[in-house]
Amino acid sequence: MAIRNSLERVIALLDLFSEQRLEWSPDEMMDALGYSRPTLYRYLKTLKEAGFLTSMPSGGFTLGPRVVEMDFLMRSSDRLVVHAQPHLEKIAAAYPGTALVVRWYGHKLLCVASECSSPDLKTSYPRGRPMPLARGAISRAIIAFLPRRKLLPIVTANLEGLQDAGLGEDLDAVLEVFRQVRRTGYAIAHGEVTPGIVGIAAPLFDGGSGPIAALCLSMPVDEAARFDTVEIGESLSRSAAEISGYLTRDRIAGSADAD
Amino acid sequence: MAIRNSLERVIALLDLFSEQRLEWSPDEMMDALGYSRPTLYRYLKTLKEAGFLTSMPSGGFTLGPRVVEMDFLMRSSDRLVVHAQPHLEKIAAAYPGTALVVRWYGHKLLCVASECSSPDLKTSYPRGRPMPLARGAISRAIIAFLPRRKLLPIVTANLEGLQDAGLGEDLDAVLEVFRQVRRTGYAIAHGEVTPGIVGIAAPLFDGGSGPIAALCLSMPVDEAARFDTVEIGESLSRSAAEISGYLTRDRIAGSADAD
DNA sequence: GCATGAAATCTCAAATATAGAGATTTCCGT
DNA sequence: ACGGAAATCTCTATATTTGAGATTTCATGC
Repeated sequence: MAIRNSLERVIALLDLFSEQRLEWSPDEMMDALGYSRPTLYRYLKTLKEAGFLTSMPSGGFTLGPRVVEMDFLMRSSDRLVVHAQPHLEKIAAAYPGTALVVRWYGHKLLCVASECSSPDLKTSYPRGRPMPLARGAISRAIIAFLPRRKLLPIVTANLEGLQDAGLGEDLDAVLEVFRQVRRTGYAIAHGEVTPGIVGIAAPLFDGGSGPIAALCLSMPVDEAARFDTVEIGESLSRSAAEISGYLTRDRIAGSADAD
Repeated sequence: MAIRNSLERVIALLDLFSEQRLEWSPDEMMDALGYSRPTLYRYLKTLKEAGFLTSMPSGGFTLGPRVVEMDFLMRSSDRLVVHAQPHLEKIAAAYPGTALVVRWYGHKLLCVASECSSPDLKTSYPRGRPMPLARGAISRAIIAFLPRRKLLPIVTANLEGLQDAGLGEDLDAVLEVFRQVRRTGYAIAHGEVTPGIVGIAAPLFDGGSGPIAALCLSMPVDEAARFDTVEIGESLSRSAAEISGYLTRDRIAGSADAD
């Protein structure tokens, strides 16, 4: 845990608020983190004033309105989300399942927009749901299109996970799979992330050196059987290319630097 | 601006990321805030590691994945959102417009869930959109049901705004409007927030001393003309009462403190 | 209305972590 | 491999943070 400066200690305080526990009383926090009472209250006061935390009538604390607002801010001005939205709707209307956009954050994959064909599939992939790095069509669609210098380190670092996913026995076999994805333009995975779910994904570019996200359709196997996956894959690729086109144009227009 | 401690300085850094500007280069931040280069980079490094910021390929910074995840966390475990969702869908299916839940954060009203009848109304009130405190049916539905000791200070503090909204000439007239809302159980506003839009709202309770949110239907005037607003208001009140019932039960089950 | 206990805040000195100038290293494109 | 910009490191003076304990505020019951 090493030595932590005051900012890190404040962040550790925010780290407490997790799926396991979203409400903490001051005394519980003191216990969990070992901060003295005045210190803790000082932190809490500032975080509360900034809106990152709110106090509940019961006396406990939870995450506050600032988080919601910041996410709104990101959502409404994320060109990726804005441009992808109509395509998500189109795809979800055409095929039974969930259409989603997943952003690549270096060491994390995160769903940033999604649209469902029917309400019963609704909860599967909402915005904010993290995705596994080493498994599934999404991850493969992104990794496969990275420039060589970035691809190799990532593949070797996650080799075990990739092998477990059944991509191949050794490094060469795995690399061949990625080459294959690069040729077809999209990736397919059968039940790698969620059993019984097929994922098909195409990479999204913004003019930089590698993909920044993936456009994905996720559908139950039995539904998928009724469709031609090649047709779906090509449809996704077309949508992805169109979105990428917008992003690239925006980027060039926005600031003059190439990458 | 007064004297600011280091935590406040870090938060000031996050404050930079607003609707006006979501991408900042380090030099721009130094300019804007007057921090020295090592200090700024120290802050950035920590915030980036925690996921609150990400660096873009262009070298600038934006809000990071942590924000999206935290919002997801709040959304998926907010009992208010979870319990209200089916009612939102029902209401949006029954009447043309947007059904929404707005939480009261003491000095802020924030939409936390919404559902639209048709996609053309889609962008009007998404999660995260702040609402005005002094205007509209939502604000009135909440304020009217506050306990006396909280109601008076809020009304007097916002008296001007309330008068501007046409609620009444003096304090007594305004208070009478609130009394009226309390009797009917819901509030109606014609174009107070957005011209041409009618809002109808009922308060939501969690067993504490005042409302914590409001359930609202927002519809274009011409659409609204085709319906009986009293019927809508009563429908909203019924839904609100049901949701409030769930919340109150949860709260009592969850922790033993009354309020 | 006042007493009671708990929760939050304040005081202040000691100690410690922070800030920043300048040197140094890393990174990236050529 | 080179050059320029971007990011990090070193190190000390200084300002800030910390926490024990006293104090105030608040909420509740009586």
